[in-house]
Amino acid sequence: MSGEGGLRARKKLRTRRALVEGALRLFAEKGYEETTLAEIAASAEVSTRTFFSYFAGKEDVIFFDGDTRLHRAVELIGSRRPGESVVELLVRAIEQSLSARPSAVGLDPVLGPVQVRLIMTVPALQARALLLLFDSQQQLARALARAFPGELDLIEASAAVGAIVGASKLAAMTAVERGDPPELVYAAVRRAVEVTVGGLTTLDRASRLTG
Amino acid sequence: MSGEGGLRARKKLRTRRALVEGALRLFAEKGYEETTLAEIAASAEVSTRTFFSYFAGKEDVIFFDGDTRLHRAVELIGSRRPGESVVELLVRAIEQSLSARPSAVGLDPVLGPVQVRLIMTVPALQARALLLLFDSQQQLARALARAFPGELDLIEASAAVGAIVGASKLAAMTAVERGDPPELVYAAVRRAVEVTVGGLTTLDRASRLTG
DNA sequence: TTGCAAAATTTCAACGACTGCAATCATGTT
DNA sequence: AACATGATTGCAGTCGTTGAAATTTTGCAA
Repeated sequence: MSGEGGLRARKKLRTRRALVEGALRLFAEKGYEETTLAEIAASAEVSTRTFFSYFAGKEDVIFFDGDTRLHRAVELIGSRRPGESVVELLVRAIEQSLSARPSAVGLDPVLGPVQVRLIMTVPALQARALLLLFDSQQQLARALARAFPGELDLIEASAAVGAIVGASKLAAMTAVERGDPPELVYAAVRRAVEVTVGGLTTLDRASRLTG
Repeated sequence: MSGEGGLRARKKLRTRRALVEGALRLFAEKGYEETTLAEIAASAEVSTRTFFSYFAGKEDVIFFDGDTRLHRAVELIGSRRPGESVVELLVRAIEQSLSARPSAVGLDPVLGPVQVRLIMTVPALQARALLLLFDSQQQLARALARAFPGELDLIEASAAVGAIVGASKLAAMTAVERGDPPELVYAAVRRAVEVTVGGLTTLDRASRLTG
């Protein structure tokens, strides 16, 4: 057992990274559907069969860093500060998720945007991402209810998490699809959080003042 | 040209229904993954190849009644009543969606619950459903922004739709997974709408009054 | 009624994702 | 140096999906 985990483990890690990087590169070059599993395996110099001992399927290569963000968010919710309110805690969680930039350690930084573009572009990946996000929300709701025992039931916690995440998600996607630069995307999320925290009625008041 | 649309069209409709019903029955009996496309096609007495001239893929049979609900919701948003507020309009849309029971005309009523159970159970179908819902939300947000020209920008409309749908979705799923009967599921959605409309701060106030 | 053009169905071949299994190879240990 | 264990591989096979060509069915007109 030398280094961290022995030669065996280190080799596995290297192969794994090679698979991810090779896949991302190929996807960027030729497109997701057009890239074959055999090509990905070849790019990492393993057999097609071996690919499946690293990932459950083609889609999974993209989500190699899947639950990193989630775990931190759940932990944050779990470590509620004394006297902290539901809103304060949720807002803190959202802010943390937004500021978490580095997706994976030791991965070519050029490949980060590729991953994002693929997830937003390829329907199969989009669907998978939404599923992962949904499961995350369920865990967050449970964590939130646990953080406010006797004050917040599971339904209310679900409503709170679903509202703030749902609003952020749709607002962000709208901004992105519109071609907004990153700053405006963040601004959109902040506005979404504002609306969710203050309630949809604030939109009505705004329209009355304007009209 | 007898009946509605001629013999040709009527036959196509019958085959389509046969495919949907046969598929749902088989899925209920043997499970989704375990059911083969060949079996589905055979149950409707067509060749496997022909299946694909009715549906784009195996998943699509389940979502045969896909955009019915959506279209009505978009129309409802589009026909804003004079003086109606954002909240009133959105709440009306949610209520309409909840009360829309009959999923498909002329389909064996036993198969409705089967469809729901499959969508909630099979990951691939769950993911697909979330994708469809996401696209729906984008359309709803556009419709909402259009209904309040000059008062509501696209980002705010997205935030509003995302919040109310996201809260309803997660609250409903939480209730369902907990085993709540339909009435309690509706109650959960109503509570979610309430929280979203009033704002998440109402949860803080509640906790302060209680604690 | 017959005949023809368009539309629908079928057959066939092929590709890619994925899985089980048995054989082989590498690694870490005694 | 030999062994046990785990990783990798090749192979055969299933299933979803697609393209193309051949065949059948239907709608319509003469």
